[in-house]
Amino acid sequence: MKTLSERQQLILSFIEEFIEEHDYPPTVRDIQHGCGISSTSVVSYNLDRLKDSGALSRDSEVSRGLKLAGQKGGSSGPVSIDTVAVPLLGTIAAGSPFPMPENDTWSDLTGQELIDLPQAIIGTGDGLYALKVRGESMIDALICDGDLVIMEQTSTVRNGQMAAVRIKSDNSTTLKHYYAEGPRTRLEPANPLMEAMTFNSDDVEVLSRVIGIWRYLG
Amino acid sequence: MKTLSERQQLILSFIEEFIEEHDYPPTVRDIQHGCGISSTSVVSYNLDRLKDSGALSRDSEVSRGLKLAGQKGGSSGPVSIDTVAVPLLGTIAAGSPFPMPENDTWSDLTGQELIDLPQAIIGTGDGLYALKVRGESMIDALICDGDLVIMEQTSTVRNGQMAAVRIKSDNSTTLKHYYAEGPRTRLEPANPLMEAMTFNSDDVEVLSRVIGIWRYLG
DNA sequence: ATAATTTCCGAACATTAGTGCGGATATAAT
DNA sequence: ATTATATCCGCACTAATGTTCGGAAATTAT
Repeated sequence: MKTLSERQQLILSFIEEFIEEHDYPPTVRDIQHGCGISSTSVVSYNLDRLKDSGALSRDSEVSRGLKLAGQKGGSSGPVSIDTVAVPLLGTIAAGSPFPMPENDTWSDLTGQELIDLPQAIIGTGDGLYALKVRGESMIDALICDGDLVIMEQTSTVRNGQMAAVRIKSDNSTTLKHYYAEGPRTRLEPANPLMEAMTFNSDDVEVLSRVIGIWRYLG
Repeated sequence: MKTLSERQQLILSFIEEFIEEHDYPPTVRDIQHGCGISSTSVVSYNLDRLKDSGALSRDSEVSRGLKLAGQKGGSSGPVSIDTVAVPLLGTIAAGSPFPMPENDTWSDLTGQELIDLPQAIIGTGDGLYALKVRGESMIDALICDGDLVIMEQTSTVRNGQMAAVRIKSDNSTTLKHYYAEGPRTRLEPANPLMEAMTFNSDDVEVLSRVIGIWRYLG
């Protein structure tokens, strides 16, 4: 295989850095200016050379239609792991209002702390958020102070799943296993030693589903 | 701020899939056709909404200038993200012998199931391994059936840390907070509602330190 | 119901961005 | 030197692509 010219290597590394910075590939003109090339046609020419050499693939007539080789399905080297960033929206404590990703919180995500979780155990990460537990009010859910609760915002959970539910009549919120049983809804603590309680289904509002719990004892 | 409209969620997932497939973001018109929207302006409108909500960022006047929020950089080649693979060595259950990473186990990790954990919350990952909890025997440690316990193999823990300790006299193993107090050693359950117990320090052997606990309720 | 707000539509419009082409310049082989 | 090949240049051309705007339709608030 032919060795890449200096300019071609420069272009390659420029593309790499550009994607690193922007998360989308550069245009021909981005490359032109970034590499100090006088004409777009020269860039195009060298991109074709790079394509021939297999260093990248190029979708014709598509702006930014570049893809570095070995980006997908790569088989060699360290395994790349997809992670999902989940916003840490706040804390839950006994008595305090339950934080929800509604009320202008989502719009402020820029400044929010993000928790990285491995996609393999989390899934897509869509609609997920995290809450930090403060206090011992959730002992009966086997959750203690400092735990990180990963939640998915939804109002529908299947029986047996754990959810953040609000009891309207006494305006309290707890994490319980949820069982809809017609007109009555049974809420069961994670701790099997403790008693379940049932309420009128009208009195129970599902706020979020509990996806996972992370307790770090570093 | 309100929840994302159905169309906005559709657009979001379309972008996600498009990037997954092409490695570069879609154009407004890609989204238009992919989501069956009649006008580019509607796409533009909703993209702005999504931007407001923080779901994505958008570079104005830039083709394909989209970036999903919570998307880590990383583009070329096998990028090693800050995750640590931890071997799942087995299960713990009441009464069963406590699995330990033996010398030949570490070298023979090839066939082992690996658990990926984010480095940010795990640390270096050196000497770490995971155990799956079976049964309800660790309720008093606020650990339940199915939990994944991340452990570090060590025989020295600081006071207050949680550890897998073996009581030699009755050959049992539990997870407790560890407090060395001279000749006596106090073991305290994670559940503050339960009583601590003290033993002769000679009678207590530290097997591993508990780094974290992951409970997945997907 | 009525008004206010949000969302959608369609059709231009203005840049942005990829391509083509004639010719210049380099680099290497004969 | 002479030919052949690879690169480069500038410029024009066309396709791709984001934006704007008046108004309609749907939704929500009063």
